[in-house]
Amino acid sequence: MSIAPETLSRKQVEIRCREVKILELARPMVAQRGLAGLSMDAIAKQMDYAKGTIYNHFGCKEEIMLALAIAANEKRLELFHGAAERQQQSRDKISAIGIACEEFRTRFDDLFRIDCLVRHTVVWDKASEQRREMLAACEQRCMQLVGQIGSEAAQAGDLPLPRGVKVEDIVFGLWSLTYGGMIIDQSSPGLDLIGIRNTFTAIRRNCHALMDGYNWTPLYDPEADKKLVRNVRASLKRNVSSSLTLQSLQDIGGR
Amino acid sequence: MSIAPETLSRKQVEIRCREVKILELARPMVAQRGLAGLSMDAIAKQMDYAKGTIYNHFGCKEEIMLALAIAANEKRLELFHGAAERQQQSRDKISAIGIACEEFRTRFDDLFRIDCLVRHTVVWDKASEQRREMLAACEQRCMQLVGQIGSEAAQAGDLPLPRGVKVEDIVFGLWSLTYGGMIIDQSSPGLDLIGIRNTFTAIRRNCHALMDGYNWTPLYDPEADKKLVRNVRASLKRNVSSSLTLQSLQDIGGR
DNA sequence: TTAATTCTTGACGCCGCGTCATTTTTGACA
DNA sequence: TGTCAAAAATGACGCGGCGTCAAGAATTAA
Repeated sequence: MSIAPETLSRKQVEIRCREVKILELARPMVAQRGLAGLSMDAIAKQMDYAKGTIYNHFGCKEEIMLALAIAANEKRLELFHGAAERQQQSRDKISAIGIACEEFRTRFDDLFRIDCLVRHTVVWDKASEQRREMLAACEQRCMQLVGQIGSEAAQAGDLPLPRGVKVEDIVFGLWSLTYGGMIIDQSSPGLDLIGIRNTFTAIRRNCHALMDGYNWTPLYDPEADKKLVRNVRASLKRNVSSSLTLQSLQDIGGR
Repeated sequence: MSIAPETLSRKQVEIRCREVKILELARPMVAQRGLAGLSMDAIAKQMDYAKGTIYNHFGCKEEIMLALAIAANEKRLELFHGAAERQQQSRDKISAIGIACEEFRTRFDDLFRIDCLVRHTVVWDKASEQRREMLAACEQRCMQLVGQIGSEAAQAGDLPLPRGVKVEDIVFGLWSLTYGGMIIDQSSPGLDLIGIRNTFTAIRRNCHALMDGYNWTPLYDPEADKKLVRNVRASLKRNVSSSLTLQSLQDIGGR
């Protein structure tokens, strides 16, 4: 605040780096054993700093979780953009975003978990207002992107809206289907016991059925879809890196 | 084990009651503040027993969570049966089960939360094999019921299966849509910010679109659906009680 | 009544969070 | 280079909660 953003003293650079380091250490802890697995003492010990120093950066464990979730959501948004922007038709754009979700899920298994955890009251309520707003904003941007595509589709006549149904409802459906499917896949013992082999394929096929059900044109075509999947995956692999940015750390102090 | 089930000594009855009491106390704790909110000391204090006694019943906190989740799933199954059995057509049966899900969600908000929590590795891994199997079995029975209806539909010709799609995939879709929608509703700040007012209506409408997309006949008819919703809700209110059975406690000791 | 078994108790060890008074480092200015 | 106020780092401390276990109380069987 007091210093112009371009001139960070040596100390301040060191501090910023430490922040990143903390998150790197925390990430596997949270992913593996949840909030309880994240130990401030352990982080301090591993970094060779006193615990108090860690608390200078993050006011509580929950703050760390949120910081990670924010980074995760920024990455997801990046994938969304990378997937949607190369498509012409509205339905392809939406489908591409679905594929981006898969990509996020596989590349960032741990962050996917963290993103789920963060939404529990216990975590949410303890984090600072500031960081909560940041995360909410990220999420909002994701939803806006998808919502926009839906609106375009409706306006272009690709998606006729039945009486009483809004674009948002349909988008919400696609979201539920994708997110819900992944959650179930992750947390239900014995999904393949009832005969689901490839979850992603099933989810994708169901999304198409949903869109077909609303007559979102062009209707599902297996061949075209196969091609789309290949293209989007390849393009994401080429254009979106798998490392986190962690830009969102700026200017949020600890105690 | 050693005593025939009809003759429980006075002591043993007392013990069984205590088990129920423990769960009753734990229920709001878990629902409000998750695993961390469940305090063995608090339970002991409130019941005026020593902590060790509580540990005679449940080997760890996680066991209590599972016990509650099992009870929840039994209740859900009860609602499922109550909803499906009065319907004739396969599509109505499935729709009725969706309505049962809503009913479960509203009647047992706390158990819905607990059921989600229980599926995290942290909880799952610490619980006893025995109880985990019990819960898995409950879930299995739910899925079987739904899967069966799907198979009936396919065989009766109500549901034509596209190449490469199995009944299970479609059922998985309906499940994702319903469960996922409820999870998002519960945990995403500002869903109505993007314009979703009544989540249940949206979910139900989306399920219909999904089924329409697969040509599950008879196709969606707003009037008929309205009637179905009213009927099923009324019948569930009449025939399925809102209190827990807690039968599942039988014969699982603590340490 | 007595012996064996089962149940209950609560102090104990341990861990981890978050605090804060104290000490150390930093960097602006003379 | 020396001074000093502000910023940062430290780690012992208090607290609360989990799960254990040896010792004691209650129950049952004989």
